[in-house]
Amino acid sequence: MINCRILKQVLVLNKEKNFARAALSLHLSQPTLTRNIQALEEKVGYKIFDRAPGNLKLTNFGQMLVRHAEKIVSASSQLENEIAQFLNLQAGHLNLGMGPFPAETSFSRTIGLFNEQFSKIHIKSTVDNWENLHTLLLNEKIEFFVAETSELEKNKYLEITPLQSHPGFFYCRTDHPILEKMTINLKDCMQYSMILPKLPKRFINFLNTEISSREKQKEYAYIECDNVGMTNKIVLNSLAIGIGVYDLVSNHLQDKRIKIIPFHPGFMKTIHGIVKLKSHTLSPAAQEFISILNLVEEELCTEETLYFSRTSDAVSEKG
Amino acid sequence: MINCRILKQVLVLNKEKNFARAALSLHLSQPTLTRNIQALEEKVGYKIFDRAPGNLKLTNFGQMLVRHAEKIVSASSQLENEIAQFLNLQAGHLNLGMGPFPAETSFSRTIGLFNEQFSKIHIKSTVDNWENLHTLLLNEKIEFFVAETSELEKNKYLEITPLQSHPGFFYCRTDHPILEKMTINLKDCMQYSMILPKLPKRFINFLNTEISSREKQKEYAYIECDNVGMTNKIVLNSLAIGIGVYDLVSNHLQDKRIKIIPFHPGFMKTIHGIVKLKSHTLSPAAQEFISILNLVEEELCTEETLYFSRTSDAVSEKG
DNA sequence: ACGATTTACGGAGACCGTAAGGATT
DNA sequence: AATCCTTACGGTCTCCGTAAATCGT
Repeated sequence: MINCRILKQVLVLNKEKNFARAALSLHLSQPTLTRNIQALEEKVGYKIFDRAPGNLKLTNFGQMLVRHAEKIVSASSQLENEIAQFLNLQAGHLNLGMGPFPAETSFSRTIGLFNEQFSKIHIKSTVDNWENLHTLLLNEKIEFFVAETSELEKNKYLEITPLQSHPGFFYCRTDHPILEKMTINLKDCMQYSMILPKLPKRFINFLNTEISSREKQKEYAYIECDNVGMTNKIVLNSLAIGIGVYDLVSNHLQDKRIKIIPFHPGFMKTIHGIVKLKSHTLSPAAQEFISILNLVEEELCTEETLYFSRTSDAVSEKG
Repeated sequence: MINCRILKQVLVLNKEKNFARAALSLHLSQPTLTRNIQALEEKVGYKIFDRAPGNLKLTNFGQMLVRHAEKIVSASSQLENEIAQFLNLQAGHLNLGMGPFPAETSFSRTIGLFNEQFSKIHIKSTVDNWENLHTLLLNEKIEFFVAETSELEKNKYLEITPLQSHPGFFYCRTDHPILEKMTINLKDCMQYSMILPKLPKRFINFLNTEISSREKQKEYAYIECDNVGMTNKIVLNSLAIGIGVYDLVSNHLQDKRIKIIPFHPGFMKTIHGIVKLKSHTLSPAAQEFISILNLVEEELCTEETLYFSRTSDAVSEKG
């Protein structure tokens, strides 16, 4: 197998028609170039250049060799360009998935930042619940996803990097009658329609322990909705109660159009993580995305902590 | 510049999906393959394979790399094939030139032998006088030629390899009246029409010294003809006298349809050589052709010597 | 004598194979 | 235990640069 480097040297030498200039252009010493060409000539068993002072030219054989060398060297430098692009994230695709909460909190911010920095990367984002995302991941439709991980942690094919947990809460309109009560518990909340995304078992289990089987049979309103925007609108326009985290509703909180219901059971926090296949190396784009995501997450935590420390919306626990 | 050998290794490994098998197929030890792949991954700054026992697969990056590697490796092995062909003379062109005498003596035999051995080489032969051949050579229309070299030897751009000299002679029909004379000189010959190819100066000079200026002004018949076949036919059908060497007329000599005129001045011998540009390396085909040519020349000399030693057609000297 | 190319020498790095060391099943 | 991959070590070969020699004008 002929080394690509030496072919490049042949091409440059043929263009320059002079060992010294070619060597300079190739960042080689001139004797080195001579020896390399000689070695190649010896290796292939035939003269490539006819040397005459000031009149260097290709032999018949050399012409043939140069024709091929041009192809090879060009393909090779194309590869190197693409490697550089790949590593510099100047091209490529990034398919990723996210649960509904990450989608409207950290991901929307991260995608914005990532796109500013690497505008040539085509991002395809899929918002779905953790179960469907898991399927997409196994089928390699997405490189990784961020979602509730409480039910995935035992899976041996997955590699899960936990994210900072965010406190969750119920929220409602500012003028909601439930807020008039001194203390509020789950049953109080359940007097009203609740708008919930697909819930993890740990949540369902909680409901099951808190509510007697008789009460369970009583029909209580329950709107399943994975879409945060919709949830917010419903909450604003009805007595329904939503569930969320700070960043999902921060605008409405600051507008004072909604309020956090002061009922904070310990389980109400996100257990989110970055989920990828153990066997699969992330693309540089994905790695970069994740590092931006981590910065965004940190920022979110700071904002969140700041908000809760300045308001009476204390939460039971955090982290 | 990424080494082509390692790209090949990536391709084989990707096909085999197993380091041990790939290493075997590549005639490498298995740890060496591991290290080479690792080194490449480190060099390009990114993982190429995701390794899992029994489940080796390409990363995104690896897929991109393999796409390019296939192009490069394929171009490279194409080159190596063509080099092998070139050196084995399994393809290519051979443009060569020759004077009229070599054309019908050694060259016709050599071309036959060469073509038997290297039937895929396309031969283009040009028959012309040494002057026109010289021009063709300078313009690189031919790689080399064989012809009279007495007037080219001083040329510093040429490299001339002399060939064995052949004795030249005048010849005529067996029943030609000139043969009745006891001794024959130039003037006797010049009583008849002479059929001559383009003559070198050394020949002209001889004529000039032998013939007085008065005699020169007398018009003597002189047919310029570079074509040996034509010359023979004219000699057979007239009293014209031809000039030639043994192999040109050996058939007619053996048929006893012509005879050599017993007049052998010392200068009448070929001064032929292989002529090429000093600056130009001969193609392998040309080199092979020349080595066959040399064998043929040796054979011709043997036949020639044998003939002259068995007949009364003694010649004055031999080169 | 001068410009261009080649040879000679010593050292740095690439690459190989053997042997031993994990890891996963 | 078996299979597959990786690490460690020591030796060879390639390739480099500097310095000196050779070639052709």
